Amino acid sequence: MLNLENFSPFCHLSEAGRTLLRRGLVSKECPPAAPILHKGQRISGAYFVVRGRLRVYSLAPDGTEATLYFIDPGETCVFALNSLFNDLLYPAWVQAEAETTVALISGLLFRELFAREPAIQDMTVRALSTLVFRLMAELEQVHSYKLEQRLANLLLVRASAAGELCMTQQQMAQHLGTTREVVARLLGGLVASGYVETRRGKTLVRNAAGLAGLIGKA
Amino acid sequence: MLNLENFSPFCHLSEAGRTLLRRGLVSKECPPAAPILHKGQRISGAYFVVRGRLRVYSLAPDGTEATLYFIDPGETCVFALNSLFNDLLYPAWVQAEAETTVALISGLLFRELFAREPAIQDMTVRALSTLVFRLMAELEQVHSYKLEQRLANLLLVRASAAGELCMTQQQMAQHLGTTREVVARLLGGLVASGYVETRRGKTLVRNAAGLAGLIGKA
DNA sequence: CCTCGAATGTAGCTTTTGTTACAGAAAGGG
DNA sequence: CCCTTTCTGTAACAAAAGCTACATTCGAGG
Repeated sequence: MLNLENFSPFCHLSEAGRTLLRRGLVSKECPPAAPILHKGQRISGAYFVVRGRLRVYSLAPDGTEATLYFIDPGETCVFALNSLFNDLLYPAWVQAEAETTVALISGLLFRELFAREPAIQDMTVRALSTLVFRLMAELEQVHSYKLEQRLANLLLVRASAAGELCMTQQQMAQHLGTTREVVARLLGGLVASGYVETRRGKTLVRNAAGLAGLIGKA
Repeated sequence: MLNLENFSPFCHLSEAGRTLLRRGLVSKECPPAAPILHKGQRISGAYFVVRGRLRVYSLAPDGTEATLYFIDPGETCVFALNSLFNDLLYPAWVQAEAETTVALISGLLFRELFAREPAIQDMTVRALSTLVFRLMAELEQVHSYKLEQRLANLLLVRASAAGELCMTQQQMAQHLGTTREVVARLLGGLVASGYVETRRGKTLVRNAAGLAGLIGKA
């Protein structure tokens, strides 16, 4: 049995809330690449990631994917929350990126917790808010910037402190909603400018300032 | 003094909540095209539209706009709610589309109402949820469909029951995040197919099924 | 009724992005 | 060590969307 009470919103629960939670919690182990939710699915509860990482993405009719966001440990799948409160169908796909542990709280239980626990209310609103901002930013990026700029942004934002981004070009392409060849072409340009170097399965940022400069100009 | 209590979430308030609300409510009249909020602005409270309509849009560095969504009477500006709870800066622009009355509830008051009034909690979560869905759908559209399909969708979704869409091509272009010329070209194609007719300031849908067909195919 | 401004129609050209089709290079398992 | 799989690099071509530059048309206000 996993201990959800270590996670921030749950350590401020009342005794009653804790009891409720312990009774209604289900844990689920997901191997890498396992499908978790699919579009149009009816949502049965709230999902919290305990370990690992989930990827939420949209899927075009032609099979092109685009990552919307990731859910890291301690976070919750907001779409599920969403569907829960609005009683709507799930609007995207979710897949485990790595070996992932998910805690499942039934919809009924979650609504009850929401009604009586300020910590849960707060967490819910905060999670929704954060997602709205992320989606907003993404949407703005998509129609304001060219792919090269979005790629530069991806490299800057997701690279480690050491300037390493461990993703294949295929993954980057999915993230940006484009194809591998285009990413290769653009990366080629960045390599030529001396801003990055490419390795198998990773890309090294050599000149972050240069990348940042690309984003700045219209 | 406007009467906010006629609007759905507010008619279920407790007596204490009502009193609080009456004390802290400020009303504001906005002429058409008046700027309401700008990007990066610090948010001072929650905005409810009582009359008229607000337009929320993003603005690219080069001046291209794209409408994110509208706020109709009875609805609230979720970005503002958002910024309120996360203490972030406002992420987009807002403008009055028509003569509009806005009710402003200070952040402090709103948080207090949120803490004690279930109706307000419910409304907040629901509003955020709805927005998440809209943004999701928009984002998916943007990278799954071509402009012609998105235009067809716009015509289908926003036309009146009689098949009239009263927008200039310029406005459609802004809505889709593109330019007038492109809209004119695409509309030209639709006219040639006999699906629509164009008039000054409006477009008439003549064959909704045809438009719908365009959206269906990849 | 006339004029002016706003809205629309059109054409050609450029840039960006997507597609197709391969070839070479790196990792990993047997 | 070899073979297979996955990842990467490239080039040419096609399609979509954006940009520039005008001509035209509609309608409201004088």
